[in-house]
Amino acid sequence: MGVPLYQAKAELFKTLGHPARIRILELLSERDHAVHELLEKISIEPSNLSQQLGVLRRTQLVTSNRSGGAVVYSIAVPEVRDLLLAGRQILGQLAAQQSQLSAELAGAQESTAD
Amino acid sequence: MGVPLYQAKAELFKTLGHPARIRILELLSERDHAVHELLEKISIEPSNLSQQLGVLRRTQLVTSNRSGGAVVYSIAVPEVRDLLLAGRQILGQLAAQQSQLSAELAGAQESTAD
DNA sequence: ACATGACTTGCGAAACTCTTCATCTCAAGT
DNA sequence: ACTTGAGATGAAGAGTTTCGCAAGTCATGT
Repeated sequence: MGVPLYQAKAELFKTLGHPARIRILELLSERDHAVHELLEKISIEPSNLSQQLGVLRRTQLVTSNRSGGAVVYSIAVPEVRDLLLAGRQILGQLAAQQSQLSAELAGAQESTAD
Repeated sequence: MGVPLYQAKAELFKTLGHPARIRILELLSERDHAVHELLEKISIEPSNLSQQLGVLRRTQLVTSNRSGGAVVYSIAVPEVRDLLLAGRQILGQLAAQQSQLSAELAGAQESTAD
């Protein structure tokens, strides 16, 4: 099949590795959005938004269709929601470990308090 | 709280956006590995491996402890497995859509064939 | 036909990432 | 004390990404 699996996977994650692209996917996983709607909710230049949409389109994570004057984007692969959720989970876990660590540092002599 | 959530999320995904780092996490999610064990299974230069481990360590996804001569790495956040799994899922979905597309192109006049 | 709003595309400068090389630390063996 | 194997770290060059600007397309209203 050519491309090693782990490389394809790395590329998928790299695609998600940009704040604007994350926001786009989160908004689209709620409902379809026209570009100008995304533009209202994400504060970047139109051309920048368009570039990021292009990246997501090329990796087939989203699709676009023109509806009159506007171009409407949708999530192409529903499983993206799971991925975003798993990301949120990890971030939460990481934050929890951080605060546990600082609590331990603060009350260093306490034995697994309360 | 400073850093916007979507930015933290982007950074998390960016961390996973590298083939060597993906392989490391997949190996570690099976079991702990010493650096020289990882080195046998992933073919990159030792110093490169060390750099990638450094990246994972800095984002707190893995932890290391020295065991005599060797340094052993472990997954710090078990939820990483879910994230990798979700990635695999999406890749599968994407591949399925690709092959469905080419099938449709091949038998263009067939109506949702066989 | 022309203007307008909604997007997209090409381009270049700045910022960032990857990989390798040389150097360094740490622990165990002699 | 010296050597050796196992890793980490810093720095430099190549390569890739990102962002804003200017210019371009496409459909709708006048």
